[in-house]
Amino acid sequence: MTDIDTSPIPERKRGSGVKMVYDLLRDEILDLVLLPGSPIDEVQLAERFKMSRTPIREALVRLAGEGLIDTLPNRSTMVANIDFLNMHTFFDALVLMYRVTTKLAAQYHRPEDLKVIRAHQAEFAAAVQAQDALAMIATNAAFHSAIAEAGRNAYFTGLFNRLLDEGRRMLRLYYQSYDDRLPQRFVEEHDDIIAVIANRDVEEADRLAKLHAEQIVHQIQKLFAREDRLDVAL
Amino acid sequence: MTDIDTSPIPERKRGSGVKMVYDLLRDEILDLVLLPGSPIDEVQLAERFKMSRTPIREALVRLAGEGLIDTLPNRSTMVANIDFLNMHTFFDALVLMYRVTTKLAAQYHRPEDLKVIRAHQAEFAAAVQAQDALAMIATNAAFHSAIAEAGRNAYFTGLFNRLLDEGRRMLRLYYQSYDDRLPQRFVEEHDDIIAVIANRDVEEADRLAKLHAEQIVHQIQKLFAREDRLDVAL
DNA sequence: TGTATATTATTTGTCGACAAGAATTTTATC
DNA sequence: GATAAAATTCTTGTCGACAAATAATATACA
Repeated sequence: MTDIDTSPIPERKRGSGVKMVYDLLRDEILDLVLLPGSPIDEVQLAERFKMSRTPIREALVRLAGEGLIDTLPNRSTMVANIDFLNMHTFFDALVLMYRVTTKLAAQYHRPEDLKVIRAHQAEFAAAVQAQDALAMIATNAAFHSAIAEAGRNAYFTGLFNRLLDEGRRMLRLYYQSYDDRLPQRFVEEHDDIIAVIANRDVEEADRLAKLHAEQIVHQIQKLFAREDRLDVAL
Repeated sequence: MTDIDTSPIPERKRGSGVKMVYDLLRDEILDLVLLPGSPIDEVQLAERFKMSRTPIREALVRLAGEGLIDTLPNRSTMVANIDFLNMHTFFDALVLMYRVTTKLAAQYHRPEDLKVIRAHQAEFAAAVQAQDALAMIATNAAFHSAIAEAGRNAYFTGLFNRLLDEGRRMLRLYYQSYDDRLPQRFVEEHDDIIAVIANRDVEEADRLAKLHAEQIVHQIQKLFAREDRLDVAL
């Protein structure tokens, strides 16, 4: 017998479904393709990915575990809102994690870590050069995440990556309307940080990381202050 | 027609199933009723709780998200092992979280927080008095968790609670064979910490928390050292 | 016309069944 | 008797269907 239709659908492998949905939804949430507060429909997703609701639900449970979506029992589930009221707790945590991960990187990094870090820094510099705000956000996060990895503390990298994700979401929210650009200064600060890590200067790593983090926090706060004024005007 | 069997099973409410399984498995893992590395059978759990595998699986996905169980795709799932090799990363994170949460508690606590904290301290003191090692572990964790709550930073409390859970698991592992007792000294240190929090003395809170944390870490390390010697003897 | 109740529709949580992978056992071959 | 291949058992991942909970709509009544 002759097979006419050899299954035009990609024919996913068993178990790959959840990961695919998880990764894609995660990206769409962090890239603000799915805006905070927007509803998530299981059935719709099931149709879109051509699979049953079961793997979709598993992906959603995972995302809920990371705080990226909120689930009201027996009711709707939606993209997690950004908590502007407790923003300062976010900043506190971010600054501390910048400091501790950079310190640990200075202590525990291996030669190959520096290569990865420098590569991310090159991408960040390129993004700044090109004045591509969205790329800046992404590459900056990747740069600091790589530093944290070099510190080799899974507890810290876990929290830090979560904070970087949340920060990415917040920044995108504002860079969508304002095509402001992060200053060249950040590129230089990154270079300095790489240098002290390479020198294994833990004290100086802490100091620079603190300065850099506060610099970034300040930048974000300025952004929000401007937006606040706009909100009042509306 | 006469109904003979009027459903003797509690008749759970819709949606309560997953939470029940999640909570119970979580407790059993943290209390070492389920030992690290022991396999988890979905079908068995489904029979035990008299429900289908679907809600069981959801609970397992959540536990996996918190790192309490490990899942090999298409293969078995088991209680997460304790990572003795990277123990120092655990201690680093624990000490830092002790410090930062205590500091924030000194800054941001409200009067009612102190009541809760003092209540937990009373329970801890009672456990020490009764030389109930297991109770000490639990009440000590609750005490510090309450302090962290008073600091009102969800990012920190999230990581800290996770660390406390992991610590509870490690300690139980050893207090099962050794009925050693944490010294009375910890009770006094707790009292001192409560005092500086009440005084809103942030600097001193940091200092005491650091000392206390290092004290506890030292205690745990002593325990492990003793056990290590035993392992060699086997 | 506005409010309360009943009806319908939508969506979520749970179930039993089935199929794909992996582990285990059995059979075949040297 | 040891190794390789085949068959079987077992466990997991996925599916379609159904029922409970909620939301939306229609109806009744003042």
